[in-house]
Amino acid sequence: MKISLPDNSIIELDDGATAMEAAAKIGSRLAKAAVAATVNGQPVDLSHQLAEGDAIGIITDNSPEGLEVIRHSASHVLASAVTQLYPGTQLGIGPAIADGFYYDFKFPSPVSENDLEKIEARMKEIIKAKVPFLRHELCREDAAEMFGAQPFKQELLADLSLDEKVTAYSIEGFTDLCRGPHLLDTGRVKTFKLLSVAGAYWRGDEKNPMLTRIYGTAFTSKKALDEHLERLKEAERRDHRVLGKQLDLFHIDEEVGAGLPLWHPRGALIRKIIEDFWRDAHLANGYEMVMIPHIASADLWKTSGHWDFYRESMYSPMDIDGQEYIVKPMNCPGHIKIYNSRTRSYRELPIRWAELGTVYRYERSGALHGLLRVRGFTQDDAHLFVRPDQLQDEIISVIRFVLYMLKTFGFDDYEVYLSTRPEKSVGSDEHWEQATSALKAALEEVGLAYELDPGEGVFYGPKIDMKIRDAIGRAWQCTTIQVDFNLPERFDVTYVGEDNSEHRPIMIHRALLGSLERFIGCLIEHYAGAFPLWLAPVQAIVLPIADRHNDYAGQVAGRLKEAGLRVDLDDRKESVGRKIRDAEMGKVPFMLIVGDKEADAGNVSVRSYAEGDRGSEAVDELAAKMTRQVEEKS
RNA sequence: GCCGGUGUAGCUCAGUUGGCUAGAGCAGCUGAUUUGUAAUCAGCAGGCCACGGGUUCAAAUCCUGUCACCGGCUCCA
Repeated sequence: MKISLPDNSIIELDDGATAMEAAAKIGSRLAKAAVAATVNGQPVDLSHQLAEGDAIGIITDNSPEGLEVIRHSASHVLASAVTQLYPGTQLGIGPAIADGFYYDFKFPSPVSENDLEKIEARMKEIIKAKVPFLRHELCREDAAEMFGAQPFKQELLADLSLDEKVTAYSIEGFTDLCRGPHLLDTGRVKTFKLLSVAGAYWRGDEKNPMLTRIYGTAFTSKKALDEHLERLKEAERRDHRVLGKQLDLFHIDEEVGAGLPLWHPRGALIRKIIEDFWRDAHLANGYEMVMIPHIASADLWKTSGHWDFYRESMYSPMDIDGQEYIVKPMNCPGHIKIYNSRTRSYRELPIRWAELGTVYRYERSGALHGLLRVRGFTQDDAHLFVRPDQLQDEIISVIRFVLYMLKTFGFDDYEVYLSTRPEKSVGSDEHWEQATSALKAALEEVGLAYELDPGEGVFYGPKIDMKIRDAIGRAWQCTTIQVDFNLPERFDVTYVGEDNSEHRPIMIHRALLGSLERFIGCLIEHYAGAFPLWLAPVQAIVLPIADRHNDYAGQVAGRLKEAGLRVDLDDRKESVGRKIRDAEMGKVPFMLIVGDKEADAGNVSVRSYAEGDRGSEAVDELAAKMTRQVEEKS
């Protein structure tokens, strides 16, 4: 029979030949790398029997699709091991995910990370035994019977559409409801590792029972696995919670409260530098600063709708002179009140009001995480009041602005999402449609690739969310740009148009960095605590070699301070080696060593955190270089 | 909030099957050392063993409640 290949060439095979035989016919190296195949676009096992005229493609182990097959098969091996070791375990689902795979189980008794070793050992036996994956096509009744003791599988089965084929795969005595494809045999899961166990609701819904999820990963080579494990370790080394403690930037105090960070001098200094940059950039980009109080009467939140739509994130009201007040979870109503304080003309629009506004939101205890998820945080917030004809241009300029801001912090790789109308929402369909298409058009105008995130918008409007990719490739949600027709209506926000009648402006809510807490947490990890010069709380430290150099060291520090640099002097009675070590641990960008030679010549011996010993340099020259580098924010 | 885990000095960690005044390194303090590119030496001080109940002759250790933290689920700036 004749089979066509992706390059449209034709090969001749015996009738009844399998995908694997086709791969072997094409080449032995391909056959070795093959993990699955596609036939007429559909993924199939290598054992799949081809038919006359089929178009075949071979999925190899190093392609993303190939890795997915390997990981998916690994999850079956995991499930097989688990059912052998823990009889009576019920099976959830076990898919491949971005960096590995997981399988959800309902164990008869709790299983913890200590059990992973035992499970891994069993998995290795199964892999060593090279057990073939057997595919079964079942009729619905047989399937129902086969998974009689597996309520979760029954549920999956019941949800399959009637015209869908029911398939299952088995290795040894273990059979799982599964669409496939899988490897030929378990021996082809080469290197894997179980990583963690965690709770996970069945189908991600908290109304459902909690299952135990085992996470693992699999690769085609030990080297690739080791590299992945090394990446995980690198992420651990960059953990902002650990670095924040080490570098004395912030802490979260149990007696103050969970999710309420306290900024130490150095952390507060970094924050101040970012805030200054932020304010200057906003003033330069046509924004004005506003400020509002931290609590407001409950009436305000009833008018805004937060009382109804945002209740679960707001803290309980407090009684002030018999009136209810609420700590603000958002800044928008305050800004609207400023807008409404007098009549506005169409000539004034667009109005761009920005504030580093601190808000307090209830987060479930289990969601808190260092600076990345807290209960009190400062948004780099702004609200734009625009005429309908200005909407799209304003969105475009916000996008351009955020790209500039993020680039300054060393981020130039993004994931962009456009979120559309959720179920629980307010407003007319026309408004939603208008806003969504404005966002879409703006993204296209700027040329940003984006993904659609259906139903993930805010209750009052659609939004653009941006995730930044950090130095080791992780994505962080920071930026959000939201269009809002709702609040202007609720607060009866108007402007007087050219026609001398009242019109309704549209609001844009936007946070570029998201919140200072999250952004700085992310920055700490991005830079692994070694901040670039313009952000470093201590930019240079002068290290006198002996006490007799302290005077000169003080002069050097003074000169640099005059140049506007942040400089420390380490005049402790310690060895230079010790002073250098401590400065290295503190990740200070420049260590300036001064001894007799330097004092005589009027220069300093420069050691940079990034490059090590750089030899000596005149103080003024160094000051000029450093100030230039600060200005360039490089 | 839910599932699993953890909580010992400022930090990192020891602490056998419950059994003497709970240990170490680093940091801190005091003294000596005056030092040339990642830790000079010595001494001292520092602990309601997260918090509250309980079991026991005896609890850091066992049970239980609370709180916090960690890995996830959920949620999101």
